[in-house]
Amino acid sequence: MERGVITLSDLDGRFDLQATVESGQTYLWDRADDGMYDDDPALGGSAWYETVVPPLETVGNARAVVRVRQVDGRLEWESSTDAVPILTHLLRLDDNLDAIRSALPDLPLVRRSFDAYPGMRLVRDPPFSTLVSFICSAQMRVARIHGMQIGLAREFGDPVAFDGRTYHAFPTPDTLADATEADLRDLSLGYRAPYVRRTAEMVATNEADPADARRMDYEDAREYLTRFVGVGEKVADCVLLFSLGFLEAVPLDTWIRTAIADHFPDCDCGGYEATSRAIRARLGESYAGYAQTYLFFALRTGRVGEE
DNA sequence: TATCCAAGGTAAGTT
DNA sequence: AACTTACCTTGGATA
Repeated sequence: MERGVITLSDLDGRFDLQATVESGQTYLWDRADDGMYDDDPALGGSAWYETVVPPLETVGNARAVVRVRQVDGRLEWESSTDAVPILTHLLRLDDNLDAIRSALPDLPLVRRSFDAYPGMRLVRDPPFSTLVSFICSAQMRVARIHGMQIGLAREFGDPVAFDGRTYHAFPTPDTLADATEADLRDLSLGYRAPYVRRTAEMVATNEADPADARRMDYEDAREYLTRFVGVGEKVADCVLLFSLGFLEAVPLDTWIRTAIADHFPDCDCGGYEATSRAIRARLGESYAGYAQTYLFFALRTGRVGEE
């Protein structure tokens, strides 16, 4: 086992592990104390978070188990390999958060949302598991979306031994494609079960690959992702933002739609595409997705109210 | 204890 | 293109 420390004062801007991992962007980490989403920020302050990372083409690593916690201005990690490049990639430690904040529009709601979680960063999760996670997210609460991904890994993921324990990787496209709809319904995926199975099959047979969207222009990339079963414009935006690095993507979920109605009514253009363009312009094209995620998390946790 | 309701939406069918 | 409706499941609210 390797261990190490990342000194957070070396980063450009702050970092808040709990806010980043529990803000509803990623469902692939698990908290060792089983306290995910318990709605008490004090409890998760220094908890260990664990995940099994698949080979990442942008980092060039093999599969790895990573554990990390935040204590006194530093990130402590334990891993089957050097976790620094992996954590830097997954948690976007390479973002200049100070510059991003400066670039966000000076709107009261945006400012208050950022100040509620000033160290929250976006994530850069693996494409396939992000695709599956957000297919599962339809009409679901964050705690249950997380539970579904943990269940998928437990039932269908390869076991990985680390530090005397058995972890489970996220299932491969082939494995999920071979699962039956009934298998997936047993994990309480409900009507999402056939969506996940069909999408896994599309990836497994090379009919399409979510990573291919990375090379496209933003709106083309969103359109491309909607070919996967269970993926509409909102889920496509989530994959673009939380996995493929499109920081301008603004997933129009129920929270953001409410915020638009309450605070930016002129941006409500009816359809998804037109409203998306309007709110992106309002939040600033370059980091609109960062603003969206601050708004989403702060609204959902009641850190900023209506008005 | 029973019933109701909404949760990070999407697909399929109509107008 | 914009507008309905059905869809699984479950924890929490209400009666």
